[in-house]
Amino acid sequence: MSKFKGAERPVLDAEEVVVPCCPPLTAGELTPRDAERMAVMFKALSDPVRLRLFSKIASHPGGEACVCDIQDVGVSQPTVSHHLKKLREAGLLTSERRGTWVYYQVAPSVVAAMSAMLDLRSVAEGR
Amino acid sequence: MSKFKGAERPVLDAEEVVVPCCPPLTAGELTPRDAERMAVMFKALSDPVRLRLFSKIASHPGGEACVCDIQDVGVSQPTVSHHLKKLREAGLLTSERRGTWVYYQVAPSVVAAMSAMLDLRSVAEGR
DNA sequence: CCGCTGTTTCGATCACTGTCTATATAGGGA
DNA sequence: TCCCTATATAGACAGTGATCGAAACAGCGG
Repeated sequence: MSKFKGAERPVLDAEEVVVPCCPPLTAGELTPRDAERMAVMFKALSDPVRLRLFSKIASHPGGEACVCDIQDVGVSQPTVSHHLKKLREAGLLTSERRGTWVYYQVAPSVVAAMSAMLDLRSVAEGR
Repeated sequence: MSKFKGAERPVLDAEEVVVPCCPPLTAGELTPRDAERMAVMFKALSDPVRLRLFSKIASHPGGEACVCDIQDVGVSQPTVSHHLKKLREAGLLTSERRGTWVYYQVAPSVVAAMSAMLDLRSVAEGR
């Protein structure tokens, strides 16, 4: 399936490695291309385990966490690694090895969009 | 799809049929339950065809559209129907038959959250 | 150099999902 | 009534994806 590291994406070119992107959905009809890009991002977040991993990292002080800190989500450790890889490939996380441990961070460009997206209830409901 | 395939409801009770929900992700660690709920919503939006269908409906005047108006997305008619059903099951769309035609609307409760979510760039980037 | 711990990759399995064709259902005319 | 259009369902198939145990890889300390 994959012989390469973090950089291989079928439908998308290397540069546009899925980012917070997102042309407003209600504002107009999506182009097939934009739909592809958004779908990749949503797909990365469409798994409960990945959502929990993401939220654990995002809510950690400094927006980063060691794998060892977050791997208690009810699946085996290799599976955790697998999901983290998916989130990385989708451009939602970045990772960095420091000594023995690997730290995952919420990708910088995602922070703004994401934090707004998840707090948007205040916007949506006028609270 | 079938009517019963290891139970229609995954982990959700009938009432909480996936709604705009969404506890802020960066604010704290998601509970397994919340993660399940969010995942269902994201999963519904994780397919390019569904995103295009949704955006076509959402951007139509009145937030509703006849199937006949939106079925040009490059797949067969039954496949369109299949995707619309999925969006309906996820609570993102509602449907209504009027005479020969079936009209799909963006689910009311979703409108606010969704429009904010997709316009949130203005929020996130301070524009 | 060796072993220990933390993390990723490999290979297999099994469930799920997107797509199709064929068929069924619903409503509106002639 | 019979037929035509619009939409939904059924069944089949291929591709994808979540998961696991085992094995490989990477630093660290003895």
